[in-house]
Amino acid sequence: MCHTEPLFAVRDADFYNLRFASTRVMTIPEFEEIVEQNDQTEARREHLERLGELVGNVYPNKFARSSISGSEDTISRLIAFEPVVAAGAKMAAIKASLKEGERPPAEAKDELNERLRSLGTVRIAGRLTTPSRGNFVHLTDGIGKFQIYCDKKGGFGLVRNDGADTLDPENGWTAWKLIDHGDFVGVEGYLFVTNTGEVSLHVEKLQFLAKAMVPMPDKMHGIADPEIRQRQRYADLIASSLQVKSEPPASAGGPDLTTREVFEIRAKVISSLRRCLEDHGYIEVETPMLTPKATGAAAKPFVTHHNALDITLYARIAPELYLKRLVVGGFEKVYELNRNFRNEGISYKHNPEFTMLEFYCAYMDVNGMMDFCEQMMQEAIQKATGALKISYEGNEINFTEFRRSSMKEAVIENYPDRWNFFHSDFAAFLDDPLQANKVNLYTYRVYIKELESGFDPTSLNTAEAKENYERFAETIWESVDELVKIPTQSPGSALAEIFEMVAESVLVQPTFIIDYPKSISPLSKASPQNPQIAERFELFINGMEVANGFSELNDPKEQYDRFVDQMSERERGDEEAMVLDEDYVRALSYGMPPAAGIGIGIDRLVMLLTNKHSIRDVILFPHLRPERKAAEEEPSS
RNA sequence: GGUCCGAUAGCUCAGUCGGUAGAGCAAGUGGCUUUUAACCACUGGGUCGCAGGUUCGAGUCCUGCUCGGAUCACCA
Repeated sequence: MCHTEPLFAVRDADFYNLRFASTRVMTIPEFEEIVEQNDQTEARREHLERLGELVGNVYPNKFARSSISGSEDTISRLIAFEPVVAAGAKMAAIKASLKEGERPPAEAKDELNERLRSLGTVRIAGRLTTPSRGNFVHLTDGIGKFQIYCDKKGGFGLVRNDGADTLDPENGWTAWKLIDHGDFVGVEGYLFVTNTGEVSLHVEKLQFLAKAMVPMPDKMHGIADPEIRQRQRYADLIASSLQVKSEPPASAGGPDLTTREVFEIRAKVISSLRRCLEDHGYIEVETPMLTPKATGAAAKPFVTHHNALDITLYARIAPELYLKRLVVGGFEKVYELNRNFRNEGISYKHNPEFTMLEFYCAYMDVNGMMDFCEQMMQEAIQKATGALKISYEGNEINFTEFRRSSMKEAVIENYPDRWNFFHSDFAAFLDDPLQANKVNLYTYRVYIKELESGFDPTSLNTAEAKENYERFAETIWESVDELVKIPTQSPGSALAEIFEMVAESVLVQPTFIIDYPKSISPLSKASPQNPQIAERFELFINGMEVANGFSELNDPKEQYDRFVDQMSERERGDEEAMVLDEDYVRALSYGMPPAAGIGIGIDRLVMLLTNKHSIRDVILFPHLRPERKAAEEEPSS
């Protein structure tokens, strides 16, 4: 058989059926290019060959674990199994009564061993956490470690992987020496306790289960390179299960969580939030990820194309408007816990896809929602970490009570004195920071920029100097960074901007910021007391926005007007102004009960609870630039 | 995108003034076998991120690039 064209010369365009794809020919890399070859992998390959001669199939299909612990004996279950714990504790007590270097008395050990042996034959499986050179090694299931003992003198059998599990009584030790750090084995034997008090498994039968072809990470340091930790999360997880935990210095305030522990806490937080919502009668729903309109939040979307329908679709930036359609439809309490996508910057607190919990409750207002949010988060934090006070980057964060403060109060409270020389009537300035008299927000932005680069405001100690400065600010306005010049359309967004400049970063303890300007809250209901204020809050912890909620606007005509305002902002150049969703307006016209809703950023919450500085440390596979070898060229467009 | 920092053995890291490339772990061989980061002896292992430049000579100095981290701006 002869191919006139190379077998693997698939064109990307055909492969993906994308008319705009490049026509670059795909090249298939060699196995050796993907899995680096060196002296270490060569040794492992040789071991694997020799093992193959001893056991037959080196990648057998299964290993049946025993169930002495009541169900399948995973290593974690076995460690926590009561008789194992009791034997360990007994031995520890005996050891404590001994002098340094003294061995425990044989009778006491024998009695414990007899009891352990009476538990019966144990079969466990796992990955070797150390090289097999010694006769004591630990197996890990990714969480816990259990010690096994291979007795060279006494010998042990080798199970051949021939489908019938034939026992080779001779070659246990020979095979043992061919097993490498990181390989998977299954062992059968009985439990005993060592002189040092560790309950271990005495191996009677050894079965080879799978090979690690590449060397394991450093057992003391794990993987230090954050790039490898994130790109090859599997290696990072292995490293954290193999790593020898050393005692942290007392000053460090406890050990760092392993990668595995971080994601276990994440899972606990999520399951606790789900349980709490379900206990309160909420129902989980799934709304579209691919949407014809990117709306429900202010953000730039990812754009894609559906070939069959020949339409543009957007990865959703928020499920909000779909969830409220469901409230219209009669779901009084709904939630969705899933991914949102935003085509914006990547930073320590931003990933292009992030997990958001959104939920809506009919007949509730913003105050009820804050109460419920506080209670639910306290429950989740208590379950995940065992306490309501946590230590984050050196700050103690206390979740026992969440503060509430209006945006304006937060600005006044945190306003640095040295920023304040402009304003004889500061409160009036905050009511309308765009006012033309005295100083406007643009002058103000220049001033803040100046302060950041070391400008001393005390030099402006006379009225004349201030006026000169204001003129100066106007002249240098022309030369400042484009970003500084982004026009602000309303007093409300100006206040929000000042809030972000002066207050956001200092809100370390959990604080609900309330009384948001209506103009920047196009989906919120206005306050009955003040039509300029929305019944909206955001929750800040450690200077990070963690949640955003409000009394939902349910008047279809007003919602339409707010969308129209947003669209005119968009026309003026604000790319993030919200897009009009006609069907949503139609949905509201069927009648939506009064309701409150909230979105909670799960990744950020998990960052706080795991003391991680970067969102990438709490996302299993965060987005990174694709790997590219130096020799590879840019695909032609 | 701006600024600063980093890339050396499979892993974690040293490398002084520009002068033969180092350690621990891991690996190989032999020994030991109730150890706890096991131990003892010996051995192998390097395109110093990539490409240029300066120099008699570059891991080290200079320029550009790639990748990553921190930080600032947009953003949750």
